[in-house]
Amino acid sequence: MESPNRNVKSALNPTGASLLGFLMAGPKTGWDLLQAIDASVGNFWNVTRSQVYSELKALTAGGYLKEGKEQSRRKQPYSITASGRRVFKQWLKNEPGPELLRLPIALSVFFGQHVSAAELAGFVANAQVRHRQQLHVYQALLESSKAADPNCDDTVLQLGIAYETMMLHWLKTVASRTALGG
Amino acid sequence: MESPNRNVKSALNPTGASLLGFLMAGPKTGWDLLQAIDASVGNFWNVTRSQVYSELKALTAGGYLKEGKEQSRRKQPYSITASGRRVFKQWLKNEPGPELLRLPIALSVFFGQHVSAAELAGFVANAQVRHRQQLHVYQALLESSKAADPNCDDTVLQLGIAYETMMLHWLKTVASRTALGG
DNA sequence: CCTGCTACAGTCCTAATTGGAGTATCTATC
DNA sequence: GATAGATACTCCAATTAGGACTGTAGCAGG
Repeated sequence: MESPNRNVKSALNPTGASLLGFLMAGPKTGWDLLQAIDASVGNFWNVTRSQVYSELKALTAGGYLKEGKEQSRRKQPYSITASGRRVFKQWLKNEPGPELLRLPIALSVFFGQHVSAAELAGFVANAQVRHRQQLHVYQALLESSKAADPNCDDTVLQLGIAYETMMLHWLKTVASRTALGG
Repeated sequence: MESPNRNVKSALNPTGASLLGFLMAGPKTGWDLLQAIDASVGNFWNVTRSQVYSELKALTAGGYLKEGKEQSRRKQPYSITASGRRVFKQWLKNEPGPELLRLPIALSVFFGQHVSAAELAGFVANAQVRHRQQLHVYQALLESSKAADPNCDDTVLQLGIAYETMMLHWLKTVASRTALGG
C-alpha cells in the first residue's frame, strides 16, 4: 500500500503528463488546455473535461504546477514549475504504450447480420458525414497553420488526415456492400 | 424521443452488449469470449479480461444469460437467453457513438521537441515493428478465412488492414522527418 | 434598469474501463 | 507424485468517460 501522501515522486498518469506537456509552452487555464488539446492531438489522445481540473489540482499539489492569479472572470491560469518540466521530460522517455481504439461503428458493422440493412446503412451514412467533417476540419487547420508558418510541424495533423481518409474509404466499401444486400 | 418500449431497463453497457453479441452465435466461456474478440474486432473494440467475467455475472443476474454446466476443467459456459437476444438487438439499434482513440505514439511525436531525436526514432521504429506484425496477422487471418469460406465477411478485417497500413505509412514519414533532424 | 438568453468556466458525481497482481486448475513430463 | 507451464478466473485500485449541475459574463429586448 502507498501512503496517500503523493508529494514524493508520485508517478504521473498519462493525462496529467500530457497536461504538463501542454503547459511547457506557457501558462494556460483548464479551459485553454481543453481547447488546445481538442485542436491538436485531441482525436488521438482523448482527455475529458472533468479530469483536467482535478488533474491540475493534483499536479499543483505535487509541486509540478503553480497557480497564477486569476484574470478577469473565473480564469485560473496554471504554469509549469521546474520540477514539472523535469518530471514531464522523464515521463516522455517511457516507451509509448499500446494503442487503444474503440470504434462503435466497427462493432455495428461486425454485428451487421443482427441489424436491418437500412439501419446499418443509416449508421454508415452518418459516420461518413462525421468523418468528412472532421477531415475538413483537419484540412482547414493544416491550411491555416501553413499560412501562419510554412515550416510548422504538421505531423499529427497529417495523421488526422490519413486516419479520416482511411475511415472514409472503408466506410465507402461498407456502404456499397450493405447496399448489395448485407 | 423515447420509445415507449422501455420496460426492459436497458442498462446495458457497451462491453456487456458486445458480449451478448458474441454469445448470439452460441454458448461460450469467458475465456472463449476473450479469444473470439481478440481474433475479430478486438483491435477496434477493446475489452479487458477482468471486465468480461464481472459482466458475465451481471448479465446473468439480469436474466440475459444463463450458465451452462461446467465442462471438464473450470470452464463455465454461458448462453444467451431470449431476453438477452431481445435486449441485444435493441441495443444495436442505437446510433454508434463517437470513436475513442488513444495513441500514445501520437502524443510522443506531438511532444517530439522535448525528446531526443534518437529516442523518438526508437519509439517510431518499435511502433513500426508492432504495426507490421499486426498487419501480417490480419493478412494471414484474411487468407485463412478466405480459404475456409471464400464468401466470408471480411469487412472488419479490411478495416484492420487499412488501419495498419495507414499507420505504417504515417510512421514512415515520421521516421524520415525525425532522421532529418526533428 | 430588469429580464431572459446564451456562451463560458469550472465543479461534482457515478459508471465504466484499465491494468495488473493474485489464485486456482489442468496437462504434460519426468 | 512433484512440478513446470499453460489455462481460466478473481479481485482491487487507479483512471477515464460522460453527464448533470452551478455560477458568471455579455448582450438583446422591453
